[in-house]
This record gives sequence, C-alpha cells and structure tokens, in this order.
Amino acid sequence: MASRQGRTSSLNFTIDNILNLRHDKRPAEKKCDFPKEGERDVGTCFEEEVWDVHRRKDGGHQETAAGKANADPGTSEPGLLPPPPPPPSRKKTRTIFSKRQIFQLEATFGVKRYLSSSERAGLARALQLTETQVKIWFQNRRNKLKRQLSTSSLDAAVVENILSKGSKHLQAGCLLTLGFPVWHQDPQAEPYIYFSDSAKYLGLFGGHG
Amino acid sequence: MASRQGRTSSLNFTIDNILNLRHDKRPAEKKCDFPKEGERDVGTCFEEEVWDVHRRKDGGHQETAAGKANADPGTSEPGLLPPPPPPPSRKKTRTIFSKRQIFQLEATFGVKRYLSSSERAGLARALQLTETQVKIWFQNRRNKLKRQLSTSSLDAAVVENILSKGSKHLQAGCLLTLGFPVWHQDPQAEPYIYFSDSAKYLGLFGGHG
DNA sequence: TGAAGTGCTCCCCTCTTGA
DNA sequence: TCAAGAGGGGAGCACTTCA
Repeated sequence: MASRQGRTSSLNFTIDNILNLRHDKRPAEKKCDFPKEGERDVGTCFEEEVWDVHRRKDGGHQETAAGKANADPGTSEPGLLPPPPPPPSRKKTRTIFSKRQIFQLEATFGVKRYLSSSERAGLARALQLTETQVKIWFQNRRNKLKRQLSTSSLDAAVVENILSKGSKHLQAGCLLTLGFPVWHQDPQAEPYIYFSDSAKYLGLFGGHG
Repeated sequence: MASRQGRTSSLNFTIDNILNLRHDKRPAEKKCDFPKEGERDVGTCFEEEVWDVHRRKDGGHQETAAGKANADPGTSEPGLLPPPPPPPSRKKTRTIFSKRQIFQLEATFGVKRYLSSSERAGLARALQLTETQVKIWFQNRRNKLKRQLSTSSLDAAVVENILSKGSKHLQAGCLLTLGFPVWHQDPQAEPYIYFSDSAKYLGLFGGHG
C-alpha cells in the first residue's frame, strides 16, 4: 500500500515527444524526464527518483470525494468548519478565498506548478482549506497560466519550461519553510512563504515591513 | 484532447494541440511522502521534482486500452504486431516472457520498484514488450515482493524501505546504461543491464563471460 | 472572474482468474 | 506460477458552469 501512484513518467525520445508530449507528470511521480524534448533518454535520467508513494489512504483528511471543498464563502477566512449538512438550497456557492490564502497559493505556485501530496496537505492545513481546494486551485491556476502563455508568442520549449517551472532545480531551493508563523492564526498551521512572481499580492500584507 | 476526444475547442495551447499531446502530466508527483508514516512533513521535502510527461497518446503504440498487452506468447520475442482482430477462441493466453526478458525486468526491479514512463518505454522497447506489459510486470512483481516480505518478520519500516528501494539514493547510481548492446538482437533496443539481486537469472546467460 | 463540476485518461493497489 | 482481468482510488487535463 504504501505508495499509491507513482506516476513517473517521462518523456523522451525523439520526435515522439515533440509530437506527443504529454506530460503526465504526475506529481508524485518523479519522473526523470523533463517535460520537454527527449533530451535524456531512458536509462540515463535517473538522477532522482521520487516515488510518490502516496499513501494518503484513509488518513483523517477532511476532504472526501463528496463534500469536497466547501470552505464557507465568508468574506474573509473560509475553512475551519467542516461542511455542515448541505442545506436544501444547493446553489453551488462560489467560495471566495481570502487574500492571505490567494497570496500563499500564488506564492507557492510561483515556485512549484505541482504539489506533492504532502505539500498539498501542508499548504491546505496552513491555509485552512481542504486538500481538494488546494488541488483544484493549482489545477485551475495551471490552466490559467497555460491560457496566458498560449496568447504569447513564446517558443514552445520556453512555454513548457514555464509550465513546469523548470522541474526540480529552482524548486528545490526556493521554497522555504520558515520557522515561525506568518499570517497564520492557527499555531498548528505550517508556515508557508515562498519567493514568487505573484508580487501583486505582496502589497496586500503590510506593504513594507 | 488530451486524448483525442473532442474537446478542443478553445484554446489550445502550444504544441499540444498540434501534436495532441495529452497531457496528463503529472508532474511528477514526486511525492515526497513516503509510503509510510508521515516521516517527512510538508514543506520539507522538496528535493527533486521530476515531471513525467507521458505522451503515449494514441500514437503508434501497440498497446491500447482494449487489447493491451498482447505480445505474442511466442517462446522468444513477442511484440511487433498490433493486436489482430481477436479470434473467436479467446481463451486468455498466458504470455510467457523469455528468460532474457525476465532477467532484465528482474535486474531493473532490483534497482527500481517503479519506473517512470520514459524508463518504462525504454525498457519495453529494449525487451520488445509493450509498455503495458512492463507496467503490469512491475505491478505484479511489487505485489510478489510485498507478499514475500509479509511472511518475514521484518520491521515495518524496513519492509517499507525495501518496497520503495530506499527512494532515490540507491537508484540514482546503480542503474547503468551501457554503451553497447547486451543480450540484444535488436540494434535499436536500449541496452539495459543493472546490478540486482535477481542473481538467479544471471546464470542463464553465458555463465561467465 | 474563478471555484467547482463533468468527463476522460493514466497509474497504483488489491484480489482473482486461468493457462 | 504468474500474466492479465477487474474493481476502486487518486491525480491530471480540457472544458464548462454560474455565483
């Protein structure tokens, strides 16, 4: 059981890739290959391996398939309360994430385009969102970025790189875990703060501190 | 499109469309988490990332959802022919892999418990098996190992480690890609040979050469 | 605008089947 | 004995919906 999916995949090879690259990188899976071309071939890229042994299994997560994401559309901070029995008026309420949440999500996204399950869990806890919400947010954010990039005239390879955020290199070192809580109310929450390009949210927090 | 479906209507990004790549990239999930407990927590394990751009798409692979794996149970080398219209006598023939195939599969398994898509593709090509066959083989092999370990009295943590093969550490360095073909007939095949514990198959090939 | 819904693919796991 | 089938997850992607 341990691991769940390991999606490792990669791409590779010649034209194939170019022609079909699909990345599937699944998150967890490590994948040696880069999203792009088939630079390295199989058997050559074993730099790192990462299994993604998922293992979330039945853990005590708050999200479940059903009542996923439902963090109280409050104006400021959602979360905290598990989905109450869905009232009759099921109108598909649109959750509005707080600026703090968006900031951290954006900041994280600035460094990583995909989260491992543990990262997702930590971020969700830190932001008091369900893991599903974090997952969906990243999904939608990836789509948004891709859409934006599609309107640009960037080289396909560059786009690929941006979308994958250059794989491990940048990510390994830029994501910091501070030793103190920042913008958190919950002492149990993981202090998340990363360098990112989502500067537009930076101004929202005490300007210059 | 990802796959081919017909969704493509809107944007379409990069090459994807053109090529149709399907993205499913999972980024590699990499998951930092290990199968086991929550050893490392979020925000701490950002060692590497690997994307696995899949890309198998509908391309010219031999395996398809339906007639997956069907590599001709011939005694020696299967593959090469796409699943012909299933003859009436569908009796579920049990493919018997050749010793050479088993040897390389075992050798690879000795180093890695999971393969990235590129590794899988390369190994499949080298062994002239479909990627699905390689995938299933690893799946069954993992199960077998787990079964064997379950009958042992090893510590759970140790078992976990064995099952995951210690993640990247060992794997990164032990898997070798030789510069010359070994036990291959097909010059195009990838030369695969790894150090492994599957010594029982070693004697099958020219004893000592 | 963007969180969430829908539908589809893929991989993994567990258990089972049958040559 | 073991490749492969079948059922059940989880995750990703494209695309859509509607507060």
